[in-house]
Amino acid sequence: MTSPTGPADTTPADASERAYTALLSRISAGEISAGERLFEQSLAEAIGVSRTPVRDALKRLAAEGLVDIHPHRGAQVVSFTPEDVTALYAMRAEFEPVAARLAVPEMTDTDVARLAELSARMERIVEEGADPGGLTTLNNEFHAVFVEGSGNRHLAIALQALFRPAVVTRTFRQYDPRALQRSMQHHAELVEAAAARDGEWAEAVMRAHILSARHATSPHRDPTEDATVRHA
Amino acid sequence: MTSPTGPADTTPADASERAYTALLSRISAGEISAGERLFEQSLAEAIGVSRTPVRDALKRLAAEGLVDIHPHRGAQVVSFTPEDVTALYAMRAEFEPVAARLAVPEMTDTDVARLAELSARMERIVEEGADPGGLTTLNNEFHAVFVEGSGNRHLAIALQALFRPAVVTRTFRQYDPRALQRSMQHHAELVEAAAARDGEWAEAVMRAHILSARHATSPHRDPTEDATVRHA
DNA sequence: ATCTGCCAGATTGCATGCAACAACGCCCGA
DNA sequence: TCGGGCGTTGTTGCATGCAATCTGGCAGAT
Repeated sequence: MTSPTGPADTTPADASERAYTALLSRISAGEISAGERLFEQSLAEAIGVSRTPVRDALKRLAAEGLVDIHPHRGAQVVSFTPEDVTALYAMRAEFEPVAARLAVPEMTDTDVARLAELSARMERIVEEGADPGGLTTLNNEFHAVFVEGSGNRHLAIALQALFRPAVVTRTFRQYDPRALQRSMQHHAELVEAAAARDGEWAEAVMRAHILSARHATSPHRDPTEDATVRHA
Repeated sequence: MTSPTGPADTTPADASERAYTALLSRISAGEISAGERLFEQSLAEAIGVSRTPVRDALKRLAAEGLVDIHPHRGAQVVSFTPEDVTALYAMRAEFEPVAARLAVPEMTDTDVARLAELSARMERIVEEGADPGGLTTLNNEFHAVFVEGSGNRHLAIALQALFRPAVVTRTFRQYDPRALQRSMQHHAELVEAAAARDGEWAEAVMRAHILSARHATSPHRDPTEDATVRHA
């Protein structure tokens, strides 16, 4: 979709799309902290467009559950309580494996190739110890392939809405190396399952993937100070 | 002179909200046939607002999967192929029961009461042989309670996106009396399961509900079947 | 001193004007 | 007659101006 990500900011995309991607990347990169208020005017100036496309982008993000909009009071990034995160993982653990099972048999070879590519790129980043923030984007694309590969537009829309909020949690920042490694192995196994068009296999791996991620994120929030919460 | 809709149009809602509800009701009522193109200007005049809130509403509907928007080419109501409908039911059969299981234990008494009320109202409409079109709205609200009753905002957003498109199919029009009756019985049983806070029970009933609906709608596809509800 | 009411600043929501793009039909040439 | 290129028309997308609303602070009364 997004053409060669050139270094120059020559964005052939429309202003609305630009505003959306800009906001999405800033939110997922953590530049905008949760709960922070988003002002249309300043965002418009920062992105280089008018207020209208910014408004569109904010509404779109609100529809996806990434920002909250209160009438006449503006928008702010959603703030996740720990309970929210728990519930989110519970939902993903239920739904995303099913989505994978439904999608995998319908995937094209192109989809599988894209999965393999994304998986490889993520693995390279991990090996190089580069910024985990970039992982989040790739990971989202990876999961998006499962969703869009189903060839069902409505499944895609619904599940995007379900998985996008995970962006905000900036999962990988909190991963320890072992958990990160395991996550990458899951990705690789998912590629194989997809290549084999084995829905049940993909479902099982995906479930393990989500539950493992839940375990990796929830328990330790601050390793230096935390003596109370330990692996039970 | 701007509101020919009626004397009771106490519209405290903002223009954007009004545009959204107006479009949604027109689509669900079938006034706008699938595939029909939606012009911002004419819609704005018909609703009595400017183009801006209409644009907002269209984008919102697009995010929910009810309309398609092609850049610079406008919006049109999504057209469902029979395969789309099949896929949609397959997805609902997978996801909505799980959603019910997750939601029911978290429901408040108010939620249960609302379910009971909606169920009763639907049953009354069926008994009176009134317009099944009104059923669609109530049915959507009924299912929405399960989704919103989970107390999880993200679950709600995601599943709304999944279930809203069903609006377009205008399901009940095609139900024969026996299927309609059974659907109502399912609703009643769902109310009981919710009242008992029995998630597994609700899940099972919901699955039967969806699969039964799939069977009731898919078999006879009659393109020439028109509105003209036979109530007299 | 605390609380209530009001005023001012700021921000959102809506309306409208203008430019860009796409679809359609026409004219011209082969 | 048929195909290709081009102008025209209509619609969307974006920018900006204005009014309605909300927030915060200050003055005055109790």
